[in-house]
Amino acid sequence: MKIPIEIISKTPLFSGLDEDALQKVCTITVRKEYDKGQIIFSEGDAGNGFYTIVSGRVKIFKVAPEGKEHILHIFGPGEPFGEVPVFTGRPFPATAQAIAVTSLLFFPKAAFVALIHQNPSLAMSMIGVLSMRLREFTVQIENLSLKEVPGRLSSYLLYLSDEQENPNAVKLTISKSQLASLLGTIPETLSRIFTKMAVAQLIRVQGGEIQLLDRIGLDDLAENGKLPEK
Amino acid sequence: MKIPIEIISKTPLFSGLDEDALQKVCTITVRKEYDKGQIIFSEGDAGNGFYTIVSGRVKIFKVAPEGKEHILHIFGPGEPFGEVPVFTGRPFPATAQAIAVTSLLFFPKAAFVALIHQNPSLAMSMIGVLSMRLREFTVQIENLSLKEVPGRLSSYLLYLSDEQENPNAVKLTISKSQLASLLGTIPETLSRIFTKMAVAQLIRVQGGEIQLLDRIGLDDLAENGKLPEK
DNA sequence: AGACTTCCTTGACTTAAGTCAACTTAACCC
DNA sequence: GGGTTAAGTTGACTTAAGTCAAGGAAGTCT
Repeated sequence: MKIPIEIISKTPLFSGLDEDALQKVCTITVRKEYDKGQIIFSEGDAGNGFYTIVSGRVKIFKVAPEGKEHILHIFGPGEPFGEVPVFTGRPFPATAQAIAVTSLLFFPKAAFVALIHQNPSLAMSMIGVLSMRLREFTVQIENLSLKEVPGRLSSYLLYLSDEQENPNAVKLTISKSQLASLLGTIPETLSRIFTKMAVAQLIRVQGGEIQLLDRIGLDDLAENGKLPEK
Repeated sequence: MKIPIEIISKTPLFSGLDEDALQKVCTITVRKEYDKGQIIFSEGDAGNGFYTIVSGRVKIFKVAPEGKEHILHIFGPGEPFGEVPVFTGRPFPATAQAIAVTSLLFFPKAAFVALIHQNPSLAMSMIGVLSMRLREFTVQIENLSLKEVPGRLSSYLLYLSDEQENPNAVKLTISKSQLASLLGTIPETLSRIFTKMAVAQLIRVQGGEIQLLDRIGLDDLAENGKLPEK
């Protein structure tokens, strides 16, 4: 199956490339399809290339021995993932799973590294992607160790509000169980926090729709990491 | 003050460069000296370049509003830090402080980016550094959300043991308070865990010297994240 | 050496969040 | 459209780890 150059040119990672370089990228690209629930790679696997998403959604997560999991990212169309092993020579540090029917582009390691060597602007794009992700992880670590669950949830809701460009309400794009895992907690706790925050008049929850009733209060909570006791 | 090319050639980031490229790096490098305790940059500052360490030690940390801090890294000679803002255009996500008398090399943003464009192998080195760091953060996040403090401590001790190439004992290279902060906990808790693990015959603690009495037990603890109840 | 600070440890108490279990709601599918 | 499965919620209980406070060790500086 031929890979249309249009798809590749739409992923931000390749946005700085000229026609010629894009053509070269096309020649090394492999298209892969996954069903909902299918594992793309597992922690510990050797990585012989990385992926970008054409359509669908992918979650990247770590599993504890007892089965509890922590979601590190949920990626959507245009986003690359699985690059780390390409450049470290070490196995995947986490597992990737399609959480919807998903179509991916796969870039084999050796060919891609060669491309980067020839193409400084591709190198810079990749450096930009990695740096941004490092920055996000820094925030995640801060959230986990310096904030309590209500603070993390507030941060997330405000982030979503920003993303969806709606200051008054957000729509969850993942299930509440997945959100719990993304925030480093469990569904029971998340559920209780939702009701607590609703009681405190910060939000109103209707299924996956959440109205932000008090942005100042939410900002405060996200900042201080704690629900102020009343 | 002239920057000796020998120092630059010794930092891993520049190890792949030829004489000519090294010379170019020299011309953009600025040497900076810091006293113990001095802040190098603060979270939120605009980053107009990054650093590598010639001698001394630097801690990178996040601060919670009430003053509690979480150490993300402690870097030593040869290691680069502060790169993220150079490539994301966003401010520093954390604060850097010298924890000893420290001598640094500073690389101004624009000049360094230009160098990367001209030098694919430098680009690859930088990609390698960032990828490795991403990998480490993945482990840190796993530790924080999936393991309890004893598990995190075990992981750290085993990592140190590996680093110091001594399977039976390790010497802490940072204070116990700093270690607590690095593990996402507080000194009181860390102290208690040390005694608990000593009682469980896993380790013996004498100041900063820690003997690893039961590596299998420690491995298990690091893996499962919990002290098995007796 | 003594006085200082900083680091570490220990005790008593509190609390956020996890566990286990039951029940409800919503989604899905012949 | 009822019946199965998954997702979400609520309650009672437990627990890891944080807070507050007080003492002890250890290194540092005149």
